Amino acid sequence: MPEEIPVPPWRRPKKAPPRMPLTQDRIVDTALGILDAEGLDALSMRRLAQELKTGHASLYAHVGNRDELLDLVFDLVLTEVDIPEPEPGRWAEQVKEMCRSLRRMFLAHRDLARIAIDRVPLGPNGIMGMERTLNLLRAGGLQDELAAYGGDLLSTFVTAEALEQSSRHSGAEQSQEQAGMFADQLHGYLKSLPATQFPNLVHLAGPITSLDSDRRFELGLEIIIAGLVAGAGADDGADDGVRSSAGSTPPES
Amino acid sequence: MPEEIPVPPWRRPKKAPPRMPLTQDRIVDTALGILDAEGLDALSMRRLAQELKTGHASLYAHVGNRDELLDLVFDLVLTEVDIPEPEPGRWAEQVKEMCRSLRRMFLAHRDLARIAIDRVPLGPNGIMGMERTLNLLRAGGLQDELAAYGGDLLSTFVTAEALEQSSRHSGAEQSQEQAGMFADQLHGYLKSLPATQFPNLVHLAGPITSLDSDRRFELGLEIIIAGLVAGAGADDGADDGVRSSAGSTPPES
DNA sequence: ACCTGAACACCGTTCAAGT
DNA sequence: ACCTGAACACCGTTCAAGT
Repeated sequence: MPEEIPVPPWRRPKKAPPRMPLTQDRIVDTALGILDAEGLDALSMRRLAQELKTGHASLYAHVGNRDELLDLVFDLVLTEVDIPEPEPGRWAEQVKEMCRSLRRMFLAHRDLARIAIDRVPLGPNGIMGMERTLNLLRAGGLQDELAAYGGDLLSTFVTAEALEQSSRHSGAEQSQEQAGMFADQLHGYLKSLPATQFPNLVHLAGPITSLDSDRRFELGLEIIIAGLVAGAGADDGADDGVRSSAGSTPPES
Repeated sequence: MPEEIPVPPWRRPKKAPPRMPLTQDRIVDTALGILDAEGLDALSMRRLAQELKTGHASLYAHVGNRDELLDLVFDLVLTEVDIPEPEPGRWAEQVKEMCRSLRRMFLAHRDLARIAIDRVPLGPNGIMGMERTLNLLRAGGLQDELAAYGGDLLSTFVTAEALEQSSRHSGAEQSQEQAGMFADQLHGYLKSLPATQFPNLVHLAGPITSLDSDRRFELGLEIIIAGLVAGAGADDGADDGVRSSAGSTPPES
């Protein structure tokens, strides 16, 4: 290929304007960059405009408002989530893999769980993700209603767990030590409670404070998947989709 | 009873100052009132001070900052939640009753789910609630780790479900019609997708959009409780606390 | 000891005016 | 058509000064 002929400097301002044009993609990319580096509170329209070397009012030509911007950022990162094609005999494991991939995405982007928690992902990537999620869940034999709701429940769970993990070390900057510090303090506090009034908290102070984020996540995943499986075969009789559990009494009616 | 002798007006300013003194309780009560009536975004320190007929800077003598105020509001409403004493043979039903009571609390206070979602309830009423929750969960035979985490999982679920229900009709003011409108629109949109690319969304457009909040809540509750029950008996062998589900492959290691 | 006014350093959004 | 400056109507928090 022939090399590009250098443009004479005196006409450069016209051909290549010093600022590349503002586009929605550039705005959303930059927003994600600020989010990763400085968190949601730092992501103001003014800060974003400054990063893009433009006036903050200019952004409104491309994004509507801040909330819509966050919708776009959320949909963008959804490309990072892997949702497997169903393979026979690996259903539960594949559901876990999907949830772990979603979790990894959250942990890779500071404060993204805060953005996701009260948003329904209806952007192009969100819709694509829903389709693939439903495809996987139905491959496990879940009836329609359970498949439709199961995806919601799983993603809500993953988001909430990521939110709680990130908010744990949000007070200060340290990520792991701070979490441990807090757990130790809480453990001491729980142990110090009067055992007559709080026998369960005193007894369970250990388990309550020793569960780390990974363990909590895997435990919750097991519980929800077990619950879905328990409901999967219940096409017979019950109008419920989930079989009544051991330990429950018959319905009062 | 003798009637009160009227105080001469010229000395009233001294005995009964026109403003009752600012206390933390009065601040928190008033904050909850604003929340119920106008929502979280309206609850600013300035708006709150105005309601209390004082300067906004005065609040900081009693509450630290806005975040701490929200902690206090959250702990206050926790008094409204009923957590039953365990009764034999009614475990699953009692767990449901507890979750429904928590949900009712959320639905009674606008935007409270937004406050609760990233907060660990460590105020006096929160601690009390944890103790009673653990007491109930353990009565169902849940091992320590599962009891400790199960309470968290259930309350996260209830909070997230309340959050999603309240954010559904947050765009406008209507509460029920708006939700139905949105569901109808979404249903039409999903049905209109190309069936070759989105077979599952097209097929499940009905179940996805027809699940109302109550149904979603009861369904999720069933799933989680079934999952907890499935793990309850698994003391034997597995280091997991939850038995591996049907459909899963053996662990890779 | 408790409360206040004023100030500081920010926000999101709109809109007339420019190029 | 796209971008800008200036303005509007707000924020949470701090702090010296008052009573």
